[in-house]
Amino acid sequence: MPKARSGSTLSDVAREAKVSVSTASRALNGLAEKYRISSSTAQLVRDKAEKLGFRPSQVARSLRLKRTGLLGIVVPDLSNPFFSSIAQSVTVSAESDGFSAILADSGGSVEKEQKLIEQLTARSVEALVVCPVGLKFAHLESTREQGTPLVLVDRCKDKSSMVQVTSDHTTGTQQAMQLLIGNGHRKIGVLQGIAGTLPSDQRLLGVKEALAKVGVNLDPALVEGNQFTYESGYQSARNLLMNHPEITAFFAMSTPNAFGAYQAAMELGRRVPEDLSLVCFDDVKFANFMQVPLATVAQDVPELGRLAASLVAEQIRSGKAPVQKMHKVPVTLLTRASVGKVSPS
Amino acid sequence: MPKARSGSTLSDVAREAKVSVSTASRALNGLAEKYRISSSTAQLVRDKAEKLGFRPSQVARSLRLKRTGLLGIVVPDLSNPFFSSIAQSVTVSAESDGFSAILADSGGSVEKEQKLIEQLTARSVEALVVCPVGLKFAHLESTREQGTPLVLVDRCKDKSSMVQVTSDHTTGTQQAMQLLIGNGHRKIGVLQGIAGTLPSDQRLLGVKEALAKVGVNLDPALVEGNQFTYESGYQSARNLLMNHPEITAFFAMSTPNAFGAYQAAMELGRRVPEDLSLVCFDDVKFANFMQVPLATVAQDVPELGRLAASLVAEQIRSGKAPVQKMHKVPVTLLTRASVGKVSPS
DNA sequence: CTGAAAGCGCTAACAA
DNA sequence: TTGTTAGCGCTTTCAG
Repeated sequence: MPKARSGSTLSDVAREAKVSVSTASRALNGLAEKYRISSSTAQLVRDKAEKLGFRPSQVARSLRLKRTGLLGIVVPDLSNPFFSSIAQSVTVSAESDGFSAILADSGGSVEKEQKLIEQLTARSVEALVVCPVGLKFAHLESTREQGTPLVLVDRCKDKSSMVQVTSDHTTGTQQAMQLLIGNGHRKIGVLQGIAGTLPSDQRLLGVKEALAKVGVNLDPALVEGNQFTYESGYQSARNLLMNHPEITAFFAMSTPNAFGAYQAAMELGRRVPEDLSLVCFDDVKFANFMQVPLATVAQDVPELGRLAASLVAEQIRSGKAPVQKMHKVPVTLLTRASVGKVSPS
Repeated sequence: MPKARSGSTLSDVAREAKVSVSTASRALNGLAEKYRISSSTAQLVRDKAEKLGFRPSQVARSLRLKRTGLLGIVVPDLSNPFFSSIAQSVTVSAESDGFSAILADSGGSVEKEQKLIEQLTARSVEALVVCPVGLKFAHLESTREQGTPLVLVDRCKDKSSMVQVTSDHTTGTQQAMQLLIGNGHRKIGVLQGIAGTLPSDQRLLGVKEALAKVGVNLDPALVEGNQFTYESGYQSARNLLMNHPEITAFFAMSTPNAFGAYQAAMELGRRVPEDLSLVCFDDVKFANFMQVPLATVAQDVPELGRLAASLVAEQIRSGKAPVQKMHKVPVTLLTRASVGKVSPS
């Protein structure tokens, strides 16, 4: 029995089966009956292909068909569970639609993001799912205009004709704020993510609206922070608690922000939830394991990815962008022990 | 100024510059001086390419050069921070070596893993980095034998000729055990991961060896669990604590295992670290945020990925596998509050 | 210094 | 029912 070569090509199979390459191609692509190939030859071809360990070259096929079956994903930080979870659901959905995903990590840099997108289009990805760094969108709009279906996830752009998927930040934040307000809190510090990005801005909007409903104006001095990181949360919370000891609660825009705030509170002798309540807009699953379980606005992260994947798949199939551009995925408020009634002053 | 088409091809550029495609190709690939192309024509070609927004088709180039610049990564669960962190460092390293990474999630199934690897090789990836499910390796060995450089990460196979990267499980575990033993613990429960996988088995070996050094034989009845998950940790710890109340400490093989154990301990009224000490072999960064900071054997996860990437890059470059097959990456013991002296009985 | 032509592996008219 | 052929876009001999 001849050793199965790894590099056997279609013409090898054809020669071995003593047919032309077209016949071989047809037989192997399930077009046997369409072309009324005798079942004996069809079977022969399949046998020979099997024997030679024939694997059609996707590269050649891509060149010929102008379809690569490749999807590009760009995220700012794959070590962040929020983004890796999105990457996972996009990857898995794409897989089930017959696509493979090329993954790229922009490291939070717009320049790198742009460079990666260029590389990916040069590789003829059929569509892109991008969690943008979120501050500039020109390169994204232009690649879409050049014909590559492109869906934005998470950091969207407010009034834009691009197809976008994100959580319902404003509503989720309002729910969280209502929880605080319902427990008597009015002096609420806000630990902000990256100002200027839609998630951060919409959440801030939610804060304002929720306060407005009970006749309170958000004091800008109670808003601090500029990253979704632990450090940003820690520093901001520390500053706020020292400069505004009247604060009775924090709304944190990310789990790391909240972890940082918790640490700062501990160090300043404020107990959670007795002396300080804490809610966060969530991006990871571990909030449950904090010293005090952390009340959370939970995003449906897998759904963000799934929806994005199905939107690009649809665009590839139909050749045109869907009518609905902005997709808001619902969030869920998880009431947990980190929120308490405001303590009598 | 003519609108830059997205689909312009090399021959478009050539026609526009009134040169042959070969000249155009050479000019654009920095072969101008090698072929002594007049700098004027070279510049002209570059200008026209720029004007047309020419992007060379990587597909066509791959077909011609038989080099795709593609790397395949397969992990069992991308939503697990351990694996996403590996995926990240592999992706980023590969990127800096001029490769793009196709990412695939096997969902912990050997069959899917095998199927994905076949798909990836059909796409002509130049090498594979696989975090295998860890129970069967035949398909991995055979793809490597068919000529695709392949590096295994984490779940390795003990005596195998494959190139492998994993943490130094045994040494790390011994350090953790010495911490417990040094604090007087002798009745130590072991919360096991997936038995039969190398990480799990090597850690168990480390437990045995550390105990042996102080003249204690590991009681098999104190070993329980079969997954690296929270649930496995919870159930096993619960069983062990109920059936063996003499246990004063747990060695958990993963952070989720430890979280589960912590929960079980709480429910059974055992405080950490007063009534029960807890150390874990770590795979995520959040152990710090547990109610009681968790003593941890920290793996250098990014290094696992980086090393794997550089090993495949080297194989691609040299065409042959490196001489050293098994690479053990050092780990670090982080002593934290979850370990205390054994309480007087 | 530049061009013509072959060919990577595959699919799909078009022919027979 | 099967074969012939052109060509996807690129690189690279080989021939000027």
